[in-house]
Amino acid sequence: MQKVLVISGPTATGKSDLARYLAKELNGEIISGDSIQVYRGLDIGSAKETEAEQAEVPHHLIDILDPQQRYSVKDFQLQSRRLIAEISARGRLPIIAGGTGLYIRACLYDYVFEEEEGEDDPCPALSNQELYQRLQELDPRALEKIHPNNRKRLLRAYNVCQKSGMPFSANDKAKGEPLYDALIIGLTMEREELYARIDRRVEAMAAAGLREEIAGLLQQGVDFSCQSMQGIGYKEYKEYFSGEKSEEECLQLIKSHTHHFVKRQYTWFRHQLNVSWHEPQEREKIRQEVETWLKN
RNA sequence: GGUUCUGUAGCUCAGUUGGUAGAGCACGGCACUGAAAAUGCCGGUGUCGCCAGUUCAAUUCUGGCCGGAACCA
Repeated sequence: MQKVLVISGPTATGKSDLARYLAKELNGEIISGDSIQVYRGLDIGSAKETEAEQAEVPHHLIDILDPQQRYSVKDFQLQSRRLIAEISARGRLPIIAGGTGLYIRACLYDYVFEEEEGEDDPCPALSNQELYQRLQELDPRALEKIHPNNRKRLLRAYNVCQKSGMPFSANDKAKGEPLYDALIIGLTMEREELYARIDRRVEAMAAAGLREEIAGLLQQGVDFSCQSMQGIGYKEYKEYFSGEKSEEECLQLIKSHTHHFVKRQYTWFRHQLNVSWHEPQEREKIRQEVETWLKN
């Protein structure tokens, strides 16, 4: 099996720095595993590495889309797998670095995404309850995994049933088998310390011109309904630009949303990925673990 | 110094006509196959300022003490 090194963990733990270091030390190339950094122009709020940092070692799947474009886990799966093959063929080590847990899992494991046409219908006329009732007939098995309040999942299941004529749960063919020999390094630290780091980073983003970055995007015709603008650090500014909130309030919300996000990331990593956890300062120990894994 | 108000969760506060308490925020946990930085779900936070009195029973009533606020001097 091809070897893939993964550097993951919650936001603001120093994944990019570690990945860059290991890429240089171990002849690697970095594949970003991040759902927001794919977008050009979303630099400050997505904590993208600087151009100089990116130039130190090959990076992939950063700045590949305009902010108006859509992107999905299926796109990532296809592109990341192709890149893994290419990088390996060059005799180099593919390193996925990022915190989008679903993307990483969909790349590494045998997730299957069928061909689909068109976008899902948001079914504005159907209430959650009605969707739930229809799914009870169409695909009761899918409902075992979907809470009745979770409109997005209900819609997704309903749309797949409509489009394909097959139950949504039939899509769930994966056996949970890994496709690669992957070592997943997770960066972690005390929660309190991480939250303090995040709060400082948000202030630093503001000082670096987050507001101006968003204003520029809006001027280019990007608006807050775009998928790219659903990211933390961007969506909160909607109410600033509509005059409903002060910038201070927006920054507070960004901090709070990032804290919540960290909790969800931990839940995913703990249960969906087999992570070897380390503190960011344990670089040499991590490097040794990676080198040992590379030899086997 | 006097008068009035006030002290309940980490914070802001609600409440108990006496049977040891609840909201929001914060915090913790969980789910997850096409928006995932998304979308949902669950959870408890506690010497009810301290000491005494009345009472079967006090966070609730009474008294004292301590802390805070406002006004008066």
